Amino acid sequence: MKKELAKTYDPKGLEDRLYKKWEDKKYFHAEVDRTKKPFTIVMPPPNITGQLHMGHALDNTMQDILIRYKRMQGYNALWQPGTDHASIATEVKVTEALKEQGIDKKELGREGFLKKAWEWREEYGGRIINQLKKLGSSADWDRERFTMDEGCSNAVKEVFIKLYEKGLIYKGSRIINWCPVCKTSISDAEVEHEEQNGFFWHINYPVKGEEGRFVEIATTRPETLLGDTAVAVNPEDERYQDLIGKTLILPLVGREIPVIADHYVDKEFGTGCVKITPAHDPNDFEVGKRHNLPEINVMNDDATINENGGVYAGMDRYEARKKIVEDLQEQGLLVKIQPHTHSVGTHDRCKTTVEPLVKQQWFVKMDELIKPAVEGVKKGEIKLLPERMEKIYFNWTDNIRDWCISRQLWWGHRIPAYYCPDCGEMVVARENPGKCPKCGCTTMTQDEDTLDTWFSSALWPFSTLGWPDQTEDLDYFYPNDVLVTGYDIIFFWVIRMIFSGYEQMGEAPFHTVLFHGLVRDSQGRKMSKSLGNGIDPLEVIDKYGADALRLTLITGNAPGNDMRFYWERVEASRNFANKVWNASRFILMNLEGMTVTEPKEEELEAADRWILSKANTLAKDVTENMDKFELGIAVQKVYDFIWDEFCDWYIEMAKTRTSRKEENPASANAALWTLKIVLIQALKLLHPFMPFITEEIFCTLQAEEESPSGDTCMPSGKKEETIMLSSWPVYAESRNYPAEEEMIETVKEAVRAVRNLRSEMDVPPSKKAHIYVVCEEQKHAETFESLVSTYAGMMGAMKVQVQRDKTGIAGDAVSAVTGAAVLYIPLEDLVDFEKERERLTKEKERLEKELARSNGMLNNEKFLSRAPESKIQEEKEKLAKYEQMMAQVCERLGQLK
RNA sequence: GGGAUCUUAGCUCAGCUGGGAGAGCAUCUGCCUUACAAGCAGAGGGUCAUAGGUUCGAGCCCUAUAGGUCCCACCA
Repeated sequence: MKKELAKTYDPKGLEDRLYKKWEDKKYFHAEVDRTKKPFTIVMPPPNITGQLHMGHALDNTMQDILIRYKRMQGYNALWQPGTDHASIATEVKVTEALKEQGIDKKELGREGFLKKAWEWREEYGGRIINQLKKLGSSADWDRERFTMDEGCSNAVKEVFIKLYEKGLIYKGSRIINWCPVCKTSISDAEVEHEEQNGFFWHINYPVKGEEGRFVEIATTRPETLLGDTAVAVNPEDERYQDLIGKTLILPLVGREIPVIADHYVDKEFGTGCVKITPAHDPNDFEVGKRHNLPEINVMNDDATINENGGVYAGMDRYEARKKIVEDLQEQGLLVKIQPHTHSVGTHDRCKTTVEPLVKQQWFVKMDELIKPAVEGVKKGEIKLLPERMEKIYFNWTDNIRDWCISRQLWWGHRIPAYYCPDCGEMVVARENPGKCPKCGCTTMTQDEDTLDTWFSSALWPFSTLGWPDQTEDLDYFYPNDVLVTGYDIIFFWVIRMIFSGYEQMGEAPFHTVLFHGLVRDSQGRKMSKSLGNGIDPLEVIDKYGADALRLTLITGNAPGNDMRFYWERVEASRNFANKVWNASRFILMNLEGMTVTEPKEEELEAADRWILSKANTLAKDVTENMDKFELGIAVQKVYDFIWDEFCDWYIEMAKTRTSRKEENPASANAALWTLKIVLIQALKLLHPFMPFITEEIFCTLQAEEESPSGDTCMPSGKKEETIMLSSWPVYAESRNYPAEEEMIETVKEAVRAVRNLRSEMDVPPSKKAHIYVVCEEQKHAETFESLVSTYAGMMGAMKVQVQRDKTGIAGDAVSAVTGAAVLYIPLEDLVDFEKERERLTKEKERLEKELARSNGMLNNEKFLSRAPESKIQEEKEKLAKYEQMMAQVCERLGQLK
């Protein structure tokens, strides 16, 4: 049974075929197995409203790489997937969809709306999952969860009740951020601050009983004047000492308000007098609390002025602002208007300017909860990578404020609090208690609000494993190992998972957080729908394949940094895939009809040992990089090895042997075996990054073997049906061949020198030459002598002659000097002596520079006395080499005169 | 206001704990050498933002400056 590979790599069809095989065979599925060590990653649950974008593609590629790597290393690797109900995002989307059908959300009512939302989820919730599959994600889809499924909902209730009973969740009337468009409260984390050009309106407030005396205040929001309940000055401010305690008449409203003294006021800023609106400003709210000021809410939920605003009632906040300014001007109370830029809070989802409002909401008390989360990171129980993320983390934890968790939305986890309509009693419980414990009334109703969507995501690392039930899964797979996510959700999600993990499970939810940056467009702009500059990962997959996309996303950028995405880079990745494909094709072609057996140690030639040694070191290096989460560096090393070492050198060296199978079967066998072994090793190292192409080739290689016994030259000694469950390469001392590495490097240098010489002297490749290799040292002469057949072809030589001196070489031969040899090509009439002189002079100049550098170091006594011995020795060897090369070059120049 | 980060070849970016400046793309030259023209071989191209400092030695460490990006922050 032979399988042929197409001439160019075409990922179409192949990817879906292989993915289906993996799924059918349940390769992604993990079950508790106490004989193996677990390795767990939870997938950041994408929103059910979501469509795969480059951020997801990067995030999931990184996770898939880690999972596949660990799985190959023999870990019981669980990648736990799922989706997020995304309360507000989904509610907005469903509402819009309904509107298009002419259905009004309010008319539909809560139950009706939720029914529609669930229908929506049924229809679209799986869309992004299918898109993630296109990427090659090896998540355990059998375990797919949803933040609003029964288990997760139980976890949410459990946590809410536990925290409530500990007094860590409370309900209170506090100032919160209100979105007048979404008509819900939002948390501090959801507010984006944005510098806006506005104005400073200076307004005179008349002092009661002192005709003609005013207090001038400055405000950026004149409409809030309607809710003023005081004016504050700094108690140290000499200018206003006599005002403290006096009463002012609030313009337009006529309310009498006191002048109070509070250190919150900055003497230097504005006029030094601040209007205090406790119901509409977070600072004023605090001041109001300190001074027992009334809170007068002047706004409705849609940010229009309410009945407390008198004649302005019914106006929108900006309309009211305009009218108030006009009215003040009319009354002569407007002193001046100054342009002023200030930061305005906007809702991250809809960009509406948020309105601080005092409302009854539910909060999580943070000061105690956050402590273990801070300690955990400080003690290194959790490592944030790159490390600088820790500063950002601590900056947030140090200034943490209570978390407003109630939302005036329908789609989400409804707050498990029940109220008695008669006596007002509140009960927090899993189910409706049915009967009021206080008055016995039987019509208890549930709180109307739902929870912040992040409340459930915070529990994701353990709720997905069955918590609050003490499941086997939980016991075995928790804590998770690594969390991979974008730095943009550190506050929303990462921090909340960490303190939730410590609080509920008593330990950190994971030991490492690997942050990545944003994928930007080719000009460095954020990819966004409104700009229309986003590149659809599915389009990239369709055109170039998932492997090319994955490689592109993982290379060419430092951990945690943003990256630019452009098509040329995808093409380069695709080209690499094609390179791998064709190298494999070549090897398969040569293996056809052959029975390859493991060669005896002495049958391995220098080139074989060299590449085996290189592949061996590669396995070690790549593993080290993987363990340090340096995925980009790891794959770059595999890339360089495959392309620069394996393809450009080893395959070329092996060609002479594989083409002479009959003449020297043992040598051919050794070469074929080495080609195959090294290819397999490289494919394995590449597999986590490029799963599809590596699987396809791997399987083809297996199928190609026809041994009836099932024996194979696979490292495992048996046929394997998939690369993804094969063993990750391990460094083996027995495959370390330093001597052969040195020999081949020597030869490579000579080949390069000859190629360079031919190119510079315009000797066409078709012109086969007689090449003399002159080595002063016996050791090198032996190397060149023994490896003639390996390198002759690459030099374009028809004959190679290795000797210890220049006997018999024509004086007009051109030459190339390397550290180990001088290579001569007698070309008589082809030689342009002027050109040769130029070339040698250039070489001489280069060597002069090297010698100057080397001598400079070695003549520096401080270098000799303070640098490490190994460094000095290294430099001495270099100097010797350059001196020798210099001598050769000078001699050649002398001959040309 | 506080903090992070960046400034390296024409472009986009690597460069791990300080020890002779790299990749991809682009450019130039020559090759259809039977795995690959999505390729092969060769070449050119950089006072590593600026100024100081530490060091035998700095792209890398320290300080300052300039410019860019981002995050956080209650100055009305």
